[in-house]
Amino acid sequence: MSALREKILHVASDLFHSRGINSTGVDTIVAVAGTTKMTLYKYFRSKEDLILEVLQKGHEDFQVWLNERLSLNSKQPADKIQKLLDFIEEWVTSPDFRGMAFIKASAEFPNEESPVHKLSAEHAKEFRIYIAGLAKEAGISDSDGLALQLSMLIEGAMQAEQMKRGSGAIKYAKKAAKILIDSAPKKH
Amino acid sequence: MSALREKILHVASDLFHSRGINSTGVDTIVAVAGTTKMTLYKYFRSKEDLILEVLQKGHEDFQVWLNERLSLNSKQPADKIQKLLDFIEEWVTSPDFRGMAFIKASAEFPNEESPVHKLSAEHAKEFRIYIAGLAKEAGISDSDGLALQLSMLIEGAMQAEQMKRGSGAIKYAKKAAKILIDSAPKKH
DNA sequence: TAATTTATATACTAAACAGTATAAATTTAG
DNA sequence: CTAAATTTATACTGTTTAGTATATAAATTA
Repeated sequence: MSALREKILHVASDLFHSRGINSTGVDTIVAVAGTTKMTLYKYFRSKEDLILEVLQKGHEDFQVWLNERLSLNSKQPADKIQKLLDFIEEWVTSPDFRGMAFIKASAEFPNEESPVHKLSAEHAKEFRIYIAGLAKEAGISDSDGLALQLSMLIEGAMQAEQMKRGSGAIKYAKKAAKILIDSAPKKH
Repeated sequence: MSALREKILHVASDLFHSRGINSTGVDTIVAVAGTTKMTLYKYFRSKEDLILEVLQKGHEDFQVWLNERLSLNSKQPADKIQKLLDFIEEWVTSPDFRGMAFIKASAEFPNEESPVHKLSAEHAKEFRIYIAGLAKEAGISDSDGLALQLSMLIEGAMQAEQMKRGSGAIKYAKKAAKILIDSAPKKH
């Protein structure tokens, strides 16, 4: 639980988002974090290890944030899927949004054998599984199918918003999501 | 119209897709293309210029291919928007599909002032405008809105397919697109 | 054949890259 | 206060990076 370790993770996350992962050297990271390479390599075996931890932490933080937000604001479990896009919008339009980490990482590490690519694919899958859980709670028959559709829409919206801030893409994503949810067959 | 120039563009496009743009050095490009750096720098002022040309050519080729495909297979203009996803599927499931170039490029060049990022954003915009044209021909009232929704869905599907080949995501994207198109209000 | 363009081979610069060695300084614990 | 652990400063290795200089070889054109 070193404060310096947290600082390095935070600074690395910032720089990876603003400059790209491969364009950010460890020298830059330690300079901005106000430490040295020796310390960085005491906490992380390699730059790749640092990348993996940054991705993992970002993913967990996002999932926890989203889950808390949904749990606190939904009276009934079936409401969650309807409110999902509201919180995605909140996240995407917040000033410190800079894109979906696993999308960017998989673009920079296209090789499917790369550990970074593998972890990114895992996070994308976990995100879909999470949405499928919400769809199932709402009684949707093909919950996996709807989850896949919503995740494509959400990732596309994030892509649009990352490419041009304030594009308003998320507004239309919300409308589309509502149509898809409402027209999805339910059980019974 | 040098054959060597074309070769360099083609090889660079391949390597950018399979290894990433920033991870591909000009030394690798010339080695694979079977030429030398002197020749590369005779045709392209810098690596950035080469990247921009690769992106531009890929974008034009895709747009031309899609437009031809749609024009040849649609009896009426209103059919095009319905068949759009069929040809996107054909493209995405073809063996040499390796992701949407402008999505990957914008991830590697996140700085909005970067020429590569700017060109990527332009291509994304042109793609949306093209779809909006199809929607307008089909008599959709909010053609821009539907185009934005479909482009988000398509880019999300490509993202899913790029991350894991054969994911079948495009099948569900097609279903979602049909629902969105059919439920979009038309003029008159 | 002679002149001109085009491509090659090779070697180079200067910077950035990931990662390491060594030793001094600082902080923490007993 | 002393001993141990942590952090820092600095300098280094060896590789890769984009881009250039020079001179030779090959192909094209006149």
